[in-house]
Amino acid sequence: MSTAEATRRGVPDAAVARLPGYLRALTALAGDDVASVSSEELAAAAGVSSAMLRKDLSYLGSYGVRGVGYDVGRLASEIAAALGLTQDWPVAIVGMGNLGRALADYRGFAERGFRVIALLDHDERVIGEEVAGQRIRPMTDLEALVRDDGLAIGVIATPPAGAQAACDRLVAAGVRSVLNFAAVVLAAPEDVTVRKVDLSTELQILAFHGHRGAVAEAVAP
Amino acid sequence: MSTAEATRRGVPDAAVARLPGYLRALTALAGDDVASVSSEELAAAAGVSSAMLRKDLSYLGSYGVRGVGYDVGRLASEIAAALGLTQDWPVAIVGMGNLGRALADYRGFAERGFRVIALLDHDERVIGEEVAGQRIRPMTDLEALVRDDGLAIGVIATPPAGAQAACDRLVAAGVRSVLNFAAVVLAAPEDVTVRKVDLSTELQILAFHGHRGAVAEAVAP
DNA sequence: ACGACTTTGTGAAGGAGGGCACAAAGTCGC
DNA sequence: GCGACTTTGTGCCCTCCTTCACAAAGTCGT
Repeated sequence: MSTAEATRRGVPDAAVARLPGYLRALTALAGDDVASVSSEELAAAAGVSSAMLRKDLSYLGSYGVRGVGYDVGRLASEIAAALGLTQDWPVAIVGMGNLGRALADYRGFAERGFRVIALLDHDERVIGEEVAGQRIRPMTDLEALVRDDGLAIGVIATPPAGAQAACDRLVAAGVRSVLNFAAVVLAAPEDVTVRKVDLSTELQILAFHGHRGAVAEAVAP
Repeated sequence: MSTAEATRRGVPDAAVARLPGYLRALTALAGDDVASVSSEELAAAAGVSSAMLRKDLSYLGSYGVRGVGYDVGRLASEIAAALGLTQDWPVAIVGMGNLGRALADYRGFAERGFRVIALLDHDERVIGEEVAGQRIRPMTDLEALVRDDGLAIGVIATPPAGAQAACDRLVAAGVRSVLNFAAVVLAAPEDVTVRKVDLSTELQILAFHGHRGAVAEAVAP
């Protein structure tokens, strides 16, 4: 089964979401000069069960050797290929407030071929300012960035009120992958993938569990 | 059904994860002086189906009126209560690098009763420095923070290599809710809730979808 | 007071995903 | 070369969600 075939047939979303974790564990192993790894070991490193790991990997193809395990380098390549990490992914950050500037400074982007090629804001007062070695540019540059630089991923770091407008601009310019840090639900066409990262939501979920633990304790100690 | 009862019986995790979204939509409605809302409208605002919304709310109790809808204020209170947001949640941020400082500056915390009561780092060279109006404190303050200030939630913003140690310290001090921004899988006792926020993982998932779209297009245009 | 209408709450069906367990497939010692 | 051993890949089951569809329950106009 070729990578293209495997990619075309549906890999379950839940499995896709775990692949980056496997890739990271494999990269760490490769750094320690480990050549081969069993599903049991890799699963432990990635924090999942070995059965789940094997099933997830089976969606990509059959890259293990029975009785031995997986070749670390090979498997890392295959996962990277399945995720589409063989190419560079130009990224633009929209919204240069506190969060946007922190993201621009963040070195985690470069790690896997994600290159921040532009910092954008619609406020004329910050356009031209320099952040993390780049000039802040106006939103009107978007079309050119998609056309000339292959911009593919937009990161929304605007205040909630401006997020939908920012998303609309990105989509209109042809961006089809959006990472939304604003605390709002974004509407977008079906062929656009929108993912949300929300600190406040995460904290509230933690509060539920903390709260729940306390209640359960009080009721049945 | 009382709130305590509803909370004790399991609310599915998937439903809990959506409650903050409902709460935010309700807060927005309340801000526009909307008094009542139907499941259809609220579901649209929160980006889910109305059937799912009604089922999720039914786990908390029966707070709607048939033929009319939900009272915005009442429902917001009930959800906040279910999430445990009637109390304050003291938060400590561990790791005062780029990310930790950005988080310390971030105003999203205060929004829902989450108070950043301490900024911690194990590096003596930054201890004492002032960030966002607070002095950076040593990790050894943890026990006192839990005992005296009710510290309940730890946010890990250390480099990957230090994240497990930071988590262990938090757990040892009695913190049972951890939000992990480091790109590693944390091991923790079962009664500790750990959630992970990882920019790099999110980007890789977006890359998969962008990549996949392109492959599908090339194969079957 | 009553009937038409609206909207909730929920049983039941359908689907996706995780875990178990084992046959298949390969390695390694002798 | 062969048998014992290890580890993968996967069929099957089971659980948890999501969606559907509708009876129950309430409102509102007359």
